[in-house]
Amino acid sequence: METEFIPIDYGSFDFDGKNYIEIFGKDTGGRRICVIDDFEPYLWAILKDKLSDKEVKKVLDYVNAISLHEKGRETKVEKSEIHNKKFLGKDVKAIKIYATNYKDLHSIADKLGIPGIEKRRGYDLGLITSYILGKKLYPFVSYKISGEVLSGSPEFGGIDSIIGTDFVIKLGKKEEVKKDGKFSPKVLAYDIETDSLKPENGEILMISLYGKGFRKVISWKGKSSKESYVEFVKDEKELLSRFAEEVKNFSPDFFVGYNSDNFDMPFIKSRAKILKLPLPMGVDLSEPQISRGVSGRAKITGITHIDIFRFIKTAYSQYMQSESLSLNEVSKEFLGESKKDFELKHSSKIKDWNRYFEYNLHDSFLTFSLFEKFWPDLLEFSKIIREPVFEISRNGLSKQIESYILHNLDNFNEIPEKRPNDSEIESRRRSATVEGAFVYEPKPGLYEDLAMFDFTSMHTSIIISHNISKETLTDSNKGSVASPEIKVGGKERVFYFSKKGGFFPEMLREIFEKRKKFKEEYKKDPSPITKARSNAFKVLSASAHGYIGFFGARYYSWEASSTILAFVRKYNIETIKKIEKAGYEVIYGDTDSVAFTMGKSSKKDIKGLLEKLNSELPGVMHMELEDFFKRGIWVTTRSGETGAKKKYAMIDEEGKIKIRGFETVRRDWCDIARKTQDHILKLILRDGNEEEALKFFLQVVERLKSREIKKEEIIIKSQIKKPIEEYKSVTPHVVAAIKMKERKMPFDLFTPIEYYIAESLTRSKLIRDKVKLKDEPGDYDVEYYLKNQIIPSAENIFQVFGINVKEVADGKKQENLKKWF
DNA sequence: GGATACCCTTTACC
DNA sequence: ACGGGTAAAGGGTATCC
Repeated sequence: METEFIPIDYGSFDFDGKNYIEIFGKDTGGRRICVIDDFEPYLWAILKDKLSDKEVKKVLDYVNAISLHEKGRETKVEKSEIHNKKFLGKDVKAIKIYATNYKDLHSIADKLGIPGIEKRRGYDLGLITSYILGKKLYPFVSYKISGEVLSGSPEFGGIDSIIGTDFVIKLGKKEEVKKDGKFSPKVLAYDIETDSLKPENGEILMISLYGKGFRKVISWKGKSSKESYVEFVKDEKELLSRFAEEVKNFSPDFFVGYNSDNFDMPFIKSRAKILKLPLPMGVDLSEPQISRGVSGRAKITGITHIDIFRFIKTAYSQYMQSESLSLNEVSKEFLGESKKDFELKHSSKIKDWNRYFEYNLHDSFLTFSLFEKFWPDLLEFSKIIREPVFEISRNGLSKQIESYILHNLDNFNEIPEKRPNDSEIESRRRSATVEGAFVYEPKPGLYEDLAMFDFTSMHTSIIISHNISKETLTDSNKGSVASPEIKVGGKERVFYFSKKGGFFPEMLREIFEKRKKFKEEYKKDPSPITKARSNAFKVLSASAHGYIGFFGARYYSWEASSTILAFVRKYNIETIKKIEKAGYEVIYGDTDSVAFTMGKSSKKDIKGLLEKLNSELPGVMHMELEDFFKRGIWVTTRSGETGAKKKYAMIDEEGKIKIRGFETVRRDWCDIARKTQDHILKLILRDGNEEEALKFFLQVVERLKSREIKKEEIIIKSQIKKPIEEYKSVTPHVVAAIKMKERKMPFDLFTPIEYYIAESLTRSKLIRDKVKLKDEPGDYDVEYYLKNQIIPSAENIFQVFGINVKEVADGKKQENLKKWF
């Protein structure tokens, strides 16, 4: 049989002691196909320098004779080849050693500790990554494939009769089809509603499913309701088996949940186990697998299970406006749509089941829509990084860039570096921390007519321009770039990086160039796909420095990371000096930016200055004009002695306000303090009118004193970030969390803790003794909100104008007030 | 018993 | 383990006299 085939998901199985890969995908007719391919696992033995031919022969003879009998498997070295390769940029001779079974690569590597062999590499890549690397059968690339259709065949123990795809094909030949194959995935989203957050304490009440032309809620509750999309079953057990059947019948390419790796799928699995119900959801009738780890991963063979929450979290949360990553907030931001209004209660207290069903279905609809929204991004990431979407949707940024590197090493003839082992990770973590960026101490005040410059992709452009990486680090000061001086154990040191070679900076340059190219392409032809492509390269490019300094990275380097940061400090400080030398007053700078007052200069002058500064930068380094600003305000710290860093507000010429670090943007301050400060900043920046701002502030103080502030505006929100018992200090938010637990409220790590400080009869001075939960009745403590919320939010701003709001709010110094009214 | 330095904790910036 | 150093700030706690 011959057909066109697009790989989507990858799995593996063992037969007769050998590994086989099953690739699930589709042909042009939309038929689901499972392609089975064999796999030749291998590793590298890098030979010691300058071995004689005789010595090499001796090593080869030793290697070829290796055979193992382990875990009921027999494995041996199937064949070996000598190659001229590179390792960390140096020329090496290496033996490519093929083994019978991937799982034995480690054991074979253990046997290679002999004198002629310098290093062992390539045995820790992951089975699927290793397969894709070796056979170059990439996800979402179109292939013309031919092979034998297995139908009732005894091959692989009759596997085709178990696998429920339209065809099972044993791969013969494959050939890439050069075209941008259109592929629209079949998607099914799901969501469960339960009586508890823990499967041992509560049942699943309903499960909703949403796909194109398909919507369904399966439930065993509220049977009197009549909704056409609701299917009633007799109990939870039947609910689960109907759910598994419906998913199988729909046969989605992607089965999508929101936080489903850590909630829905483990919950479903646990309940099925408690009810002793098998859940053969995989195309091979296997059960969903949940891998252990800090964050579990739920996998179903042949159906790619995606937890879209995880992808949004890693790839997008840094660019998001919303204050939490809840389905509601994320949907509002990306879809412009909210969850249905419904107050979640224990099932015994539910009256309107119809609304609950509707709510549940809508959550699946939102999850479905979020997948559609991010599908171009998942697709582009997968095509660029060359890893399956299952991985792409869950991996952190460091893992993504590492995967990109691994799949591109062949272009440099490089042997992959190994993953650090536990002791290596431990020692990296113990090693001195890398000194970070420089922050300029601002001079507090209100300033007019400012300009701000910033470096584009500063860390990345430094790596490329100075050729900094693990493999370019050298002892020689000839033909190399010296780092600025770096403090190591109290002494100043300089590191050298060779000017030539270095696959990492070179690879990064390609990413950097492609980022530019695809950004242009997007501007010319804006579409979700061009946007996603441009964004994928942006994310990869921006993650490079974080990767080098990440202790789990294969290409980690303390020296490289320190050098990059030292250059970051150097260039920022130099820029500040140059701008001052040109006659401008620098107000602020953080890492890669500098803000300064324009004085009497024109915009043209400023752009001229920028051009001059750029002409003096090396390589691909570049600065751009962030914007011109009409006004900007910087304040002192609370102690009042120095200018506060990372805290400022500016207004541009269109009246758009940029607020950084102020309480306004901090989620752990109550709304009334945040809104009051926000408005004060607006009045001051827009019109430069601090009198109006003060009037407004006093109005809020009055409203507060006469208890006119609404309850929701005084709620303080905070998160619990570790198990309650581990807290050494008992803060208000910890007390609130304990209260929630006592009341058996749904509560987990990262659930927002919402409380307020109430008037109380206790004589305690501790704030935690006045904590009440959001729904507890009570009056707010006027003094607390005045002294600890409203006044602090305004104090340092008015101080810039010589106004002491503490005294004003207390009603003291009336005579001074007359000056303002 | 009160002042204060210090520690713990959360969140933001880049 | 999945980015991490720099920074602000509140609130509790230890320590001093």
